[in-house]
This record gives sequence, C-alpha cells and structure tokens, in this order.
Amino acid sequence: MIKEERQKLIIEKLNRDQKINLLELSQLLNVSYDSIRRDVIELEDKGLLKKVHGGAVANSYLSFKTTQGYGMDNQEVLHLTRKAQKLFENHQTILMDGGTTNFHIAEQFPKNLELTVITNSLPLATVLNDHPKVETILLGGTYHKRYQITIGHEVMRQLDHFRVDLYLMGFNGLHPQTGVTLRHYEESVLKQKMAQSANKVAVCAIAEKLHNIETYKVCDIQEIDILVTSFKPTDVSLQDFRKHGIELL
Amino acid sequence: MIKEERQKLIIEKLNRDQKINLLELSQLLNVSYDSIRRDVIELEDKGLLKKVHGGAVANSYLSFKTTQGYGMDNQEVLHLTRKAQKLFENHQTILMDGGTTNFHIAEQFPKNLELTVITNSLPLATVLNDHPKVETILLGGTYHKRYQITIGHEVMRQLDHFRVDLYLMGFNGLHPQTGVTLRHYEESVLKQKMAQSANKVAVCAIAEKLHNIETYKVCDIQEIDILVTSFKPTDVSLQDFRKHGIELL
DNA sequence: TAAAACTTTGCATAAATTTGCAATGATGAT
DNA sequence: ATCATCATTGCAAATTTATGCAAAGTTTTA
Repeated sequence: MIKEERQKLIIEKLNRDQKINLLELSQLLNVSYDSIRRDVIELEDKGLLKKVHGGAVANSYLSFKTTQGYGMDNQEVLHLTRKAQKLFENHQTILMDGGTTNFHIAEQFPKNLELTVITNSLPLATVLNDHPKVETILLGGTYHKRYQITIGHEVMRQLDHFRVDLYLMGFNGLHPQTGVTLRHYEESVLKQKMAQSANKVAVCAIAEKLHNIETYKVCDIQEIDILVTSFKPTDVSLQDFRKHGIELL
Repeated sequence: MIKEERQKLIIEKLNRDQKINLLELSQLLNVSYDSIRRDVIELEDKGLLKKVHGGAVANSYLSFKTTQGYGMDNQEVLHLTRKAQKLFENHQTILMDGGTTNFHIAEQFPKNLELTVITNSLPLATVLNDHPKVETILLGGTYHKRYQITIGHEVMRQLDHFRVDLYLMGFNGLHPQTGVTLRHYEESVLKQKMAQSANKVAVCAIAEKLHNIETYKVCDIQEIDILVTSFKPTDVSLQDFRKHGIELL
C-alpha cells in the first residue's frame, strides 16, 4: 500500500464520517499508527483536513469561506444601503474602503450610475464588475488577507494624488464624544489620511455601531459630514450627533 | 519488448487500477526495475501520470478538487502548473501578473511555501488567501474589469520601487523570432516594465501558445530566462528556443 | 556498407524517503 | 490529581530513488 493510496482512503472516509480516529484507522489499514499520523499531518499541510486530538475532522470551513460575512440576510442593512444610494450623483469620484456595509452599498448601485470609485477593498472592486459605468481604481499596497484590503505605506502614498468628492468610511464604533473608532490599528491610520483626501466624509451606521466605542480612534465626530442610519433624522437617539452639525439621512 | 510497448501497458494498467507499483510491474513485464522507473519518468514528463514514492498514480487520483471559479479541467494545464512549482524557493519575491495560467500556478503553491508575491491580478491575490505563508502585495491602479487586473500609469510607477527575484509573465503568443506577444496593448507596455524589474523572467506555455503570434509585442525571446512547457526539454519543437539560451523546464 | 553518434538497458553504489519502534512529553477524562 | 490515551522525537531498518557506467542495440551520416 503506497502513501497516496492511504491518504486517498483517509480523505474518503473523512468525507463520509466527517471525523476519523487515528488508532482505528491504523488498524483498519493495517499500518502503524505513526504512518497514519504522518499522513494526517501531510494532509493538514495541504489544507484538506484539520488535525485534532486523537484524530482529524473535515474542514468544512472551506465551503462557505468565499462569502464569509458578506451574506445579506439583515433587513436593517438592506434598508440602510438603499438609503445610502442618495449620497451619489453621476460623475462623482467616491472613495470607499473595506467592510461589509460598503460592499453592500456598492452591490446596490443603480446600473446606470456613472461613478469613479477609488477603493482599497478587493471584494468591492470585484463586485463593481457588474456595473459597467463605474470606473474603478484600486489602491495598491500590502494585501491583508483577513479583511481583503490593501494597507500600508504605499496606499497612503497613493492617496496624495487624489482629491475625491466623497469618502464613504467604514468603521466599528461611532460615538458623539469619542468620535469614530476602529478595532484595527493600521486601518485607523489609513482612514485618517483618507478623510483628509475628501471634500466630504460620510458614514453608514447600523444601530449596533451607534454609540459603540472601539480601541483605535480615527477622527472626531466633527469631521464627519453625513451620517446615514436607519433611524429618522429626528429620532432622539441621534440628537447628540445633530448637535455637531452633521447632515442626517 | 520495446519501450513503447511497455509504456502503453503501463498506462493501460494505470487506467484500470488507478495506481501501479513499480516492483510488481517490473516482474510482470519481465524487465529491470530501472527500465520501468525510467518509463514512468517519461510518462510523467508527458503529463500522463504522477510519479510517487514506490509507484505511480493516475493524474486524476490526487485532485481533491480545490479548484474554484477558474475551472481546471485541462490535463495539460494541470501538468504544466505542477511543473512550474519547481521555479519557486522559500523566501523569494515573485512578480506575477494576470491570466489563468498564473492563477492555477498560485492555486497549487505548496501550503508551506514562504513567498512574497507581488501582483496586479485580483483573482490571484484572492486565491492566495488560502496560503498563510505567502505575503501578497497588490499593485494599485486603474482596474480593468474584464481581465480583473490593475493597469495604467500608477502600476508602472509602483514597479520602480521593486526588484524581484522572478517575474512569471503571462502572455498570448510565444515565437522564437517574434518573441512574446499579447492581444491587449496596455498590458504589453506594462509587461515590458515588469520584465525590467526582475532578475529573471519565466513563462509557462501550453502548446497552443507556442509558436503563436499576437498583435502587440512585449519583448524579444532573449529576454526570457526560463520556459516551462509540457514538452521534454529535448523535444524538437523546442529547438528554436534552445538556440537562444533559454532554460527549458 | 561501415563508422560514428546516439539511445536503451541493466547493474552498482550512494543518497533520500518511508516506515515502525521505543522513550519521553503532553493532554484529556474521570 | 491521577491515569490512560495520544503526540512528539530520535533512531534504525527497509525500501526506493538518483546517478554514473558499460554493454548492447539503433539510427544517422558519409
């Protein structure tokens, strides 16, 4: 029995049972425990399974990885992104960074909207494939696999060459006193620079992010020009923001 | 028993059993172990099987279906991209542009390969999400929706900052006299610049592209250092390329 | 046709891979 | 906390692979 044969059997059994036990398997295939163990290590290196204590499990995570977190099952988000469409006019240049909210907004652009979109988000650029009248410019830099955006010095440098009409900023927390906050340091620095490259800065906030505070500060609330929420502009929960002269949508 | 006869029998047995054992086979056919081994090496070079320790397996045997989007149904491409893996060593910096061939090569990087990959292709950057040890740098610029790459002045400018070990160039035509040619003008200019940023330039050519000529010229054949094809390096169809001192793989 | 050049084949040897075993360390369940 | 189970490591044996070499066979060329 050659190695490849064993490994194929392992994968097949794993797909049937979702989990395997190393000892059991070694008896079944009539080889030493060590060989099975080493097979499982190799297969894990190839990303075909996940090794756990006493055995291995199928890694089903691969299947829903591509759409990770980008599903639109949320009514609030849908409503919010619809509302956000009012921000855009033909022939504008818009700067948009990463995050699911911006992704969904771009996804819902009207098909005849003529925009130039500058972004550091790969999913965003990709979703704009379906919008022939949108010209897309991608900011280059170090690629961050988890967020699927580019970051770092090179992105900052490219921002010097642009002055955009509107920057649609993604964020994690928005608070009347603390301002805009983020979980990721590198991004928070980048967003500061982005805000400086734009005539206007807009944010779209689901209720969960309103009045939330995260670790890294991006900017004060005064620097935000437009706030899109799913509340009515007159809602009491927004009164602290109204004070700062922010346009509410 | 002549070589061709043996090899035919090997392939037939392989198609029946999906795997063969070299020792067993040598006894069955009554020839030395070495002859069988050398037959198998030849057959692997032709892409008809995959050699493994102690035997060989059918090509389909190992494909646990990791492919997505850019379907990989072509045996020649599979073989070619496998062969191309020999180009890479740990801790190198590689420049790769767009095209399906480069995509498939990246897709098949060993999971433990430590590389820095610089690219202007969005699908390529995305596929590298699954390779935790590969650092990806994305070149920014105007996004071309059809090819899903960035192009234009800004990409060119960023290239000034890099000097890479190897540039893996995608292309449409490769001809011993005409050189490397392309269908898309903007890209052809970009590729010239890319070639200048690299210590070595490699191309991977399926048979269809060999001796093919397209509209826009990228560079002369002399500027290519390594050519990966599914032919043996000694094959007659490659003799015109050999003359130019190109390393054949 | 004969000589030269090349290919194929089997063998010997050295290098590399795979495998199983035993000792030691780590982990999980009770 | 203890014990049983599992994981890791180093090692040695067995198997397989790579390489050079020489003999035999095949093709090319003059």
